[in-house]
Amino acid sequence: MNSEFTIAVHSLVFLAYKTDHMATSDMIAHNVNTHPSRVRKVMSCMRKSGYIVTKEGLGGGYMLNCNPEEVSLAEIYRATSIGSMKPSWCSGKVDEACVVACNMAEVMDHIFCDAEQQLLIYLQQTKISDVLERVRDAQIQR
Amino acid sequence: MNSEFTIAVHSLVFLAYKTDHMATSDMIAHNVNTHPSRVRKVMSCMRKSGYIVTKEGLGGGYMLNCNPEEVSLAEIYRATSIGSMKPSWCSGKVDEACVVACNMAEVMDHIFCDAEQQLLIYLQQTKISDVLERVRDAQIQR
DNA sequence: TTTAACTGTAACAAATATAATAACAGTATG
DNA sequence: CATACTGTTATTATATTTGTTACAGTTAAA
Repeated sequence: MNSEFTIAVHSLVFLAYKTDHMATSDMIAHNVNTHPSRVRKVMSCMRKSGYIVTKEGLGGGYMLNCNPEEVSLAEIYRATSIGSMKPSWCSGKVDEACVVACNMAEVMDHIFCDAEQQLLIYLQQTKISDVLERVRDAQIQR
Repeated sequence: MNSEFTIAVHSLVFLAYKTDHMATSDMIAHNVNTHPSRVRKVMSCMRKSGYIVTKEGLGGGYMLNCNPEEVSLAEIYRATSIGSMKPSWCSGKVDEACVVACNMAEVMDHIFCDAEQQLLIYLQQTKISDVLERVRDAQIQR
């Protein structure tokens, strides 16, 4: 799975965790442990989907624009990683005489698409707030 | 998802399709459209799981050793790709003071493991014989 | 008993994908 | 108008995936 999904989830959970629900790309990048530029790219995608709003210029940054209890990981997956389940490599060759060789890619493609739909159903169950809760639970277990 | 899974499924479907249920790595590689060496590596794994038997030497090759109606894609996934759902990259840092930063990796890890279990449940439904059937159906649609 | 056709495996090279970094235009604030 | 931000693209570095070669071991048949 695409790691932009991980960055998006982490960033939204971080914003949900902060009392003011705000942070700059530098702050998020430090928390996520990646480069601010990468955070900005992912957050740009989150903004386009409406989960956050951004404020440019001095004193700007990112602010949560959704209820963490209403946004599920499925929606974040759709925004960041849809289609990433299917491997880029595919087997067979369409112009082969063999039935298996020339139809396998299509059949596998269908299997991967269905699998991704199943994944979305599973991810639907977990909301941003649930992730934050689990993070807090994990802390207590230390 | 790992493409060894695709190669394994394609190879088993190809063996199931052949009337004698036998083929060499060269034949399979040509059908799958990859290198014989790669096929041998994946088939070696299939042999260890018991889905095929191999015969070395002249006139040797691979032979199906299971009922295609009983082996599901879940079993093949388990043999070839278990754990590949989780991205190798992970966010946060365990030694950070922030609760989110230091627990996020663990929480995401858990989410990916559960997601993989869900995937296995879905793959369980599809048997080698079903894939072959779909391949034949796809051919008819041409 | 030698040769040819096969698998098993490891090592290496090439191609591709991913992640980090740099650069800079645009924007808002004081 | 200087400063601190985002948005975006381009480039470089790193990791992963795939292809290829090589060769030892195995078996069957000439």
